[in-house]
Amino acid sequence: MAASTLTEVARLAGVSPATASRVLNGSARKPGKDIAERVRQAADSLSYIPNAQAQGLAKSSSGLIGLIVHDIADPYFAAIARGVQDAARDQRKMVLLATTGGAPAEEREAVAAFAARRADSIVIAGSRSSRPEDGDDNAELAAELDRYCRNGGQVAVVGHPVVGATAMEGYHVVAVPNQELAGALAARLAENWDGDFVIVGGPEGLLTSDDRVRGFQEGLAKAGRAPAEILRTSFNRSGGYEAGLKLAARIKAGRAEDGGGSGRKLCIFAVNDVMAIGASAALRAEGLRIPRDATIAGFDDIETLRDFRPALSTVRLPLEDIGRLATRATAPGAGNSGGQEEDTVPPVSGEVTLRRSTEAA
Amino acid sequence: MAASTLTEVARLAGVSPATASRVLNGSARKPGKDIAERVRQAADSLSYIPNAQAQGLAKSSSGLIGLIVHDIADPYFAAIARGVQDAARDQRKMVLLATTGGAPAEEREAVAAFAARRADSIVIAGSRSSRPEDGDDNAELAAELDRYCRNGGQVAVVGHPVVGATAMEGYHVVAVPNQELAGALAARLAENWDGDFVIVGGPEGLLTSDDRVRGFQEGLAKAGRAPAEILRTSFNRSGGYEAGLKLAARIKAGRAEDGGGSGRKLCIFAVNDVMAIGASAALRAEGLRIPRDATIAGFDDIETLRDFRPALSTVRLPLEDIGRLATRATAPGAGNSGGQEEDTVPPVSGEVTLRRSTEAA
DNA sequence: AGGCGATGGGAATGCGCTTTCCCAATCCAG
DNA sequence: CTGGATTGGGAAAGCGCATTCCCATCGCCT
Repeated sequence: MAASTLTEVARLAGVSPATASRVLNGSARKPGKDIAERVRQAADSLSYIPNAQAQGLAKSSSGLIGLIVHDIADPYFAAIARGVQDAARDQRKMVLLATTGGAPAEEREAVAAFAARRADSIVIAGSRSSRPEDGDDNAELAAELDRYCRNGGQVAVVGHPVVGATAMEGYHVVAVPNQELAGALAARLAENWDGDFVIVGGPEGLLTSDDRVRGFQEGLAKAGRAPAEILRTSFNRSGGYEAGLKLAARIKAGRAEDGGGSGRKLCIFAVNDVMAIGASAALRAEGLRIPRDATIAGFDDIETLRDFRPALSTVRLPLEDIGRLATRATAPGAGNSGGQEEDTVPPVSGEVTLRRSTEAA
Repeated sequence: MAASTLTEVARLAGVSPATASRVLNGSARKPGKDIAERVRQAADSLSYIPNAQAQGLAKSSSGLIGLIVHDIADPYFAAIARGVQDAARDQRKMVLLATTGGAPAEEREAVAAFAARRADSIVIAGSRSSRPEDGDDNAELAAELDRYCRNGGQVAVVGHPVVGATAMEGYHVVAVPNQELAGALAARLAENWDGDFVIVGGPEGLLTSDDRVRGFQEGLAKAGRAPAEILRTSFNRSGGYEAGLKLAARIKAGRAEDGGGSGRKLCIFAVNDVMAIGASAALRAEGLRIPRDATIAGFDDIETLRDFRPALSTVRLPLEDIGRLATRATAPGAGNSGGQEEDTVPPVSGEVTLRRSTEAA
């Protein structure tokens, strides 16, 4: 028993397929009350479900929103995904998910796949890379997006524009003030702290990481502090852990030098919460305590991590809103009312949130 | 410049659309080498992208896998989603995401939407509900799934079969031994603990929660212990927090009675990690310490929560594998080789993992 | 009362692709 | 050298729906 079709419904109702179509789906022309009712009855007596593929083909639009993330199990992306999902529901669309691990080549593939499915819009989350080895892939990604937009697609990128993308119609970016916020965080930390700072960052070329590092350094400079040393590692929990191990060794060594005095503690800034948690775990594993032996701050304010103890100082980012905003930006009728060239959705704002992990005990 | 079509490619290559189709997509018939090459060149000179909608219409299959979760931002579902995503990639399919908050009515809608899109298979994660007020919706959900399966769809449910679903072809369930594992956990906890147990469970009728509660009680019984009291609350962090508040009050009261002696501490079993974390936070907020003033155990072993201190005793569930398994079960050519009526994928296995949070200090 | 514009339903076309079915050319065995 | 079996490409018929025309009907104004 195959799914029933519009034609069958029409036949049962004794009308033409055209009429059936008009009543069952929103059409400009509204058939007469009585006929409409008959069709509707026929429809659910056959438990008719319209074939979205066919509808899409005919209307050339699919009701699909493509979402590209590095890893859906990462709470950062999961939070954004929730926002996207939520906005999608408002638009009565479904979301199509692609995880790419952050590789531009895979992102390109995902975009192509979305394009093939005629997704109405695409939301790209996750840090852009400007590493030289990603150059070619980035170019191809940009080209693919360009093509997608030219064919009427809408794309929203959270954070940075895709490297090499030429601003075009249908291309939106949700700006995240990583740099400013990291600066603000540095400023606040510098207020109650006179020791050294260390930054645990992601690999060079990861734009989000770079921004946060740069902002933090700027903040430090404005507060009259020396620039912090930068430890580069991977942009996830295990990267944080590794860096934490190194720092622990260093702290212990320093402590041995001045005979156990708490002379110059370290304040660690990990460029995201997950890394900060990893670093904390490493310190703890090495017998160090926070904030006694070192203080630490992260970035993002991941919800799941809020119960972590000592509570992590961080910068709250409205992740869910970001996802929502990005999705809305791609909706027809959204934004660009000002007639600007490169339209940018209202920038999101974060908030420095100091908690116990950086208390100068 | 609209996306180019197969016909255009064919014309450019000087062949018929039929031939172009045969070379560009896997067909049984392989056109001659030279022709194939010509078509391929034409295709990427036009940067042709096949229209998946049209393909789907013609082949009546879409390369889509529908995934239904309660909340994608919940790390439990995020982990499963990662597994699904991974398996989907192997099958060269894309995943369509729907979040329902666990309401059967919304799940029904999601299934209908997936059916409309002609998803090849559907994976349903998240606890089933057997609450009386969900009865009707469950029935409709079951009916919808039934229809979907009859039309050739494949569905996999993780945990429990949908209430009221009649076993049918294409319907798979990934059994999760919640009950056994909860029992095992209880047994292990009873070994090093002679105090009282309290269970913090989800609302009655949430099957996963019920199973874990039941299993835990059984384990207790086998160990010769009295059944634990059950606190019902919502199945998430805030539910855990609320319960934690109540328990904190009780602990303090008890402590006051016997004059501060650690006479009879409580061992709390929260039916999932997120609730356990919530409860821990509440206890801590009330000035109680774990495991000093009470011990606590969870369930799931959520990855993001592993760095939590004190480390949470729990039952490790291979969440990602579960997602993968469920997805594979729906792949053509998977399972049911034994010729059994109601085929069930190999049951997953978990592992009791005792950590500091239940150390009888 | 006659004619005009509105109104409402149906026929037909096309969206882009797959897949029979058909036919011409080629091949091998007898 | 011929006949039947193969091979390889093309024509055409859908897949299920939206939509543009087109036509009959009805109501209304003058």
